[in-house]
Amino acid sequence: MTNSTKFTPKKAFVNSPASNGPPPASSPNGTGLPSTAPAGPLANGKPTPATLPDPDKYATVPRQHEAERKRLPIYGARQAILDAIQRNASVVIVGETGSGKTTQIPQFILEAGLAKYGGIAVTQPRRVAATSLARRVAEEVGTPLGKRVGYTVRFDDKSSPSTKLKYLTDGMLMREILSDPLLHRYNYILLDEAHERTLRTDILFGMLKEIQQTRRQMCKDRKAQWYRQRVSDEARRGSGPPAEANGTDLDLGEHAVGGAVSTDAAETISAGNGQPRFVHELKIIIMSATLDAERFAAYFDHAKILYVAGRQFPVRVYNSLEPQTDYLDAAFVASLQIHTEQGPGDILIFLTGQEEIETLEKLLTDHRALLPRDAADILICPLFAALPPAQQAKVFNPAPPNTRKIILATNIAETSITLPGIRYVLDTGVHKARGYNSKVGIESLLVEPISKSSARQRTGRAGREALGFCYRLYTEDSFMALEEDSVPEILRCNLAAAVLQLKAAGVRDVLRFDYMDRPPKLALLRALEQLYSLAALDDTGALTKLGTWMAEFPLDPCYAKVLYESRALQCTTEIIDIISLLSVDNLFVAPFHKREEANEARNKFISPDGDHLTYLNLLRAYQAVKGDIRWCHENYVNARGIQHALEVRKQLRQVCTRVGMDPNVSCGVDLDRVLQCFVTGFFHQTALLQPDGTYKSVIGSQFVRIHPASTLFNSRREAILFNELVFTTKLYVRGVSAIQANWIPEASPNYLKRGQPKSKLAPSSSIE
DNA sequence: GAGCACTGC
Repeated sequence: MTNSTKFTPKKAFVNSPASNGPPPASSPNGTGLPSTAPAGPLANGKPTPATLPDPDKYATVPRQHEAERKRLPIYGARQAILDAIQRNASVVIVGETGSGKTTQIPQFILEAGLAKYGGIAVTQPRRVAATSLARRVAEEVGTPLGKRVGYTVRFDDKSSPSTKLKYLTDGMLMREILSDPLLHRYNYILLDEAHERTLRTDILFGMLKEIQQTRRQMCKDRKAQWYRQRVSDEARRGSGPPAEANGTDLDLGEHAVGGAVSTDAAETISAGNGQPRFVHELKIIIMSATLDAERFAAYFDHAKILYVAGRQFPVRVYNSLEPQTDYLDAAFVASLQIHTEQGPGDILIFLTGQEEIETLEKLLTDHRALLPRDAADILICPLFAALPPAQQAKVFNPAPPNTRKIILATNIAETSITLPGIRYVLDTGVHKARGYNSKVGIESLLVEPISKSSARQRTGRAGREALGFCYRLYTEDSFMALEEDSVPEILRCNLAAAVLQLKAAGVRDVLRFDYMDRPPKLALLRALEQLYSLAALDDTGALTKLGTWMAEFPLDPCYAKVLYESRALQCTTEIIDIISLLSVDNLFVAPFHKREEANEARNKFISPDGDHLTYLNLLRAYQAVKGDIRWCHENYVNARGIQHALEVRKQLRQVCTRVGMDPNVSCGVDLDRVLQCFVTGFFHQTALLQPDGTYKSVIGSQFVRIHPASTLFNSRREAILFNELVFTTKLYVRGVSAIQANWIPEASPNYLKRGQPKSKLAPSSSIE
């Protein structure tokens, strides 16, 4: 791919024109973005000197970090933000990293006493963000974590009845909607990182918009009801209509009922239990890091938009002068050029995956010896999700003296992990992206160009601590040709799980649901069809009892169906164990230089019947040594992964017990039943061996290959089932087990005989 | 012969 002559650094870069060069002074983010954001910490509507209820009277110890808080760019905009929030049902706040919007805005609301009728929820796409933000804010507020400020993420709940401000994952808020459909416990919901457009934030957009409308209507109805009651009371007493609401005007405005009702809340006439209950409007605050706020604002009924300056240093952007035919080679040359010619500061290189990272790691390691004797040394740090945690942690260690760190990372460094000390970013302009073709039901994982907003996000990674430099390994024309934003996840994934969630939350017509970006009709129909074939929906499209049962579990519908059938097949213990392990991406670790040993270790657990029973063997072996970490190390088992699987297992067992299903029913050594059980959820993901030794999928008649990481790679069995069908370099099936061909029609007679589901599929056993 | 990143009562 390269040779040592290319070590001579070529001048690949030039300071590009103003649009990409050093940003104008008015650009608050330093990334050279168009300066649509007005100058100053915040500008949009002047601050109004409204009198506010007394500040945080609940603090139990003196507030911490007060001086720090006041230095945050957002602090000066406090009053204007509060003003906008009070006057608008929905507000969009655009603020770059470092503006403090996520930690401060909820505190402003708390301190101002605005969350009168319920709590404040702040959603995050990632667990670590939710927990660390809550920890930080609890410290600033000066109360123990889990009291006034807390968090809720899967497996970990640090909240209590006294929690007023709660950070939670977006998935967790979705689950809360299932038990509290109008989210009455919240007065304010802040959706953070909205620009990431994860599947869950997008679904939440629609759900929250509906909840907001419903609550607003309820509020109006309650007020009207209250007024009518007053009128009839007064009439009975023989006096005129209530003085504060003469004529037909039913809007009670600021007139309080018992001193507690304002424009955005109304007391219920009767709350059944005699306790006064308040219906209050839901305030929605969308927080985004990109300047594309108009779309969010338009979606949320012309929400007010506020811009907040970030605390980001300027970053000089350089584009490649000519297109690079080999971005990996270009990254190699450019990184050495920076190392030999530029001042101190670590280099972050964005690549697409493990293989590229390991290739470049080897190239750089080989050339390290050729560095001039007087030059600084380099330390190469790979960073990707599948990397064992101990090695991942190395990127946070400061480099030894006179050494420059070169971090080779995937997308993980774009949003999930923030690295200190980066002054130089090398952007290849590509990433690996998941896709889904709903026509043929095939997932894909392919290298694609990134979007402009992604490129800006990568650029920003160079300016967190000082003036930075970003080298884009593509021309300025190529940059201009990139899509403005990445395709939202909802447009490129299987929607079965999301549709099941929507149905469970009471959305009857998922085709007409108010999506910010509406998925193609075909994708929604395919999801409905899949749920119907699993008997989660009846032939009117309504949720069946089984469907309701399935939605209780934090599982994809196929797995929930398998779990359900395990009762009839008496193998619930085994199914829970296997499903838990399947939720771990990299159960076996394979360090770069120890592939052979790792494979050998895995062979100890292999079941001839495939991956599912191999996983079961692994768990049994792990339990036999009582979860010894050393054992994990010796056997190349991802200890953290298996720990996670055990938490999933515990949770699944709890939910099972809650819904009246015994998790301890085991099939003993009759493991055929386990695989039969899997077929009940995966009959549409099966393939039959062909005379020429290839496999052809039962649905769609696609030629598929068994993935090399599967234990059944290179083996020939009559029929197989698979959990995933992914196109990468070839069309691969992953998570594969051998089955008997006659199990397939048995598992779903109606579906497969007719090719398309036409009649209602009854669950194979009943639910009480 | 190969694995972007997240998440869930």
